[in-house]
Amino acid sequence: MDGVLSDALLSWYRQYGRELPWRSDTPDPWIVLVSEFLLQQTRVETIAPRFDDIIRTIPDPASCARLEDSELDRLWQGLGYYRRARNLRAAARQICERHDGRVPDQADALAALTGIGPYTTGAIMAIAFNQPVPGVDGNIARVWARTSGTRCRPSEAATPARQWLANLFETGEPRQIMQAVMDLGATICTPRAPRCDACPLASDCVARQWPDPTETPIRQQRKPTPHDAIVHAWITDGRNWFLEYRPRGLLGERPAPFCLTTPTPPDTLRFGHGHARLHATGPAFRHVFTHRRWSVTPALYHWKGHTPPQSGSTTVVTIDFEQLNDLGLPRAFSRALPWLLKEAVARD
DNA sequence: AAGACGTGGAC
DNA sequence: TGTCCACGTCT
Repeated sequence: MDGVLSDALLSWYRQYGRELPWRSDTPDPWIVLVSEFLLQQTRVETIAPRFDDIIRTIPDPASCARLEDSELDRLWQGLGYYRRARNLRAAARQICERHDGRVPDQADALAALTGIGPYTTGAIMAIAFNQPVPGVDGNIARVWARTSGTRCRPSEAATPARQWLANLFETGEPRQIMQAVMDLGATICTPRAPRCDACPLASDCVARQWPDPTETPIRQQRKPTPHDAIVHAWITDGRNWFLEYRPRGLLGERPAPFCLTTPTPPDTLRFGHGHARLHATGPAFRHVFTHRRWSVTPALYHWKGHTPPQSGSTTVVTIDFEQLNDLGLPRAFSRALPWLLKEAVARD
């Protein structure tokens, strides 16, 4: 019964499937693993142009395991969900320690690695090892919910979609089927404007008969996001930048400018043995996260003190003046850099 | 176990 | 302009 579905899907995939830098008929499991970490919550178009550079830097688990924080941050710069980068390095280290540096080909061993959950376990098993372990992401859940005509929330689709995918795997090659369903969800069965006319499964699709196939999956209502008016205080003495090591949390576990919870920059910041004087205020910008929004006023401060600033609550990091660009700062911070560096150099 | 966690492009 | 994508994993 699913054989017909599978034939239609695979013949569509042979013609319209995407050619992507991490895809191959004989894939390197490490490359598949890296691609799946990168693609968690992130669009193909964001990752594709960066992928070759990333693999050149971390061609195998051992090279990834060796990366220092700053190298890892540069590798992942601008890609978001920075926790994934730390997860990837942790997984690489576990692969070196537990599996002799080779990506394990067992689902339970994969699932035990940091950053690998049910979806990524299935994706790696199917794509890297051509094994029938079903992992369901948003694309697959949507294709199942619509073809089966089930009105439900995405979370309710996971289990039946997993069974559906498992049945599909029995009719052919898991790698081809997995990639085909993913591509169908990404390019045809899209969240808001599905191209049902071009869909190989249209004749077997229940939602296709509805007035509005996008009624499923049911979109979950988002709560209103908090709005913070803050100042990013960039402090320099002309030779160094003084950043704070941002604790775990939003854009955490990395150096960052001091974030002040005031809408406008104070003239003076006091730290223990000295103070920083406001030199210039930059163009304000807005940065939208998934769950909150910042209105940011960047500000340049000059440090007046014989020793670097000391802060009781956070660790102060001293960065060579020229090294700010090499820190791999997230977009929410790096957006101010063009203004900041122009202003800081003009200061002398 | 509900909420935290980035980004940029589509609409 | 603002909303949505975005279940993926961890805590």
